[in-house]
Amino acid sequence: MNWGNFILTTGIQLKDSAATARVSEAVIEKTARLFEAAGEVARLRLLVLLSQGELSVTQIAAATDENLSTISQRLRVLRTEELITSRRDGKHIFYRLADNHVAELISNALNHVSEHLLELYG
Amino acid sequence: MNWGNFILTTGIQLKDSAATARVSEAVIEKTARLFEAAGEVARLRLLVLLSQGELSVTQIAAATDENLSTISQRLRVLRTEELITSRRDGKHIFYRLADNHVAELISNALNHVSEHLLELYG
DNA sequence: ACATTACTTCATCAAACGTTGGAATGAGTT
DNA sequence: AACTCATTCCAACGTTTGATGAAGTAATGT
Repeated sequence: MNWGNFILTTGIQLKDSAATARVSEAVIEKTARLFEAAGEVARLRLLVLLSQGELSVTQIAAATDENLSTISQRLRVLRTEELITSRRDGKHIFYRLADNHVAELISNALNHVSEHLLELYG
Repeated sequence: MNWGNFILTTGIQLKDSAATARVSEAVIEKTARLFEAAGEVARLRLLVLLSQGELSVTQIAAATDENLSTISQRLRVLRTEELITSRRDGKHIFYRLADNHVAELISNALNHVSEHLLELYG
């Protein structure tokens, strides 16, 4: 695999299923921002909500009983990190998860935590 | 909306092969804290470093050229969210990723971002 | 027992973050 | 064009977070 401009200076390596690949600083930084964006209860709740299907800001506001402005700000953070995308349909802008990778990532994390909690309180 | 009994219907299969699973508020909160803990460059770098194998605090300090106290604080955050575990061996305390789930979660996220960056610049 | 190594915790402070209301913008409708 | 309705931007505020050095703890060495 050609890592182009993203060759690490730190020598940190990641176990890949087949080969061992280098993890570039750029990848780490972007991944950290992705985690950070998903790392707030309100935003993660939003992601979980959107994992069901697309919704407009108004619908989200109705569903969550929160300030429209607040929701918009959260959506902006998630959109900036490319966790969600939007499309306009008439007056409304509909948001949804960016792709299946994102959906799986969230699903995996939730499952991991669920299992962990079940072990403790099951 | 009743978040406590929120039903996730993503079409993504959650662990027990059911197409629909409940995502409790507790799970979302813990998952958010997990993401948050991993959502800082320095801490994620630490996780990536530890994905290679266990290291003592001194070894980490040597590898990263950072304040011992700073590293200890970062490790505490990661330990609190159960992303890493530690064991003492004589004078040294060795840290490593908590389990394979954690390793996979990080690996998946890094791979996802890598692919995304390659699409843009590769 | 005392010193030393290897960490961890504490206290402080600046920087970053999330929420909020109101103003501003954008997109469709009449 | 004027008028909505939907959404985003802005500025202010309070809260949280991370880095730092100093003090504290635990295990080993002399």
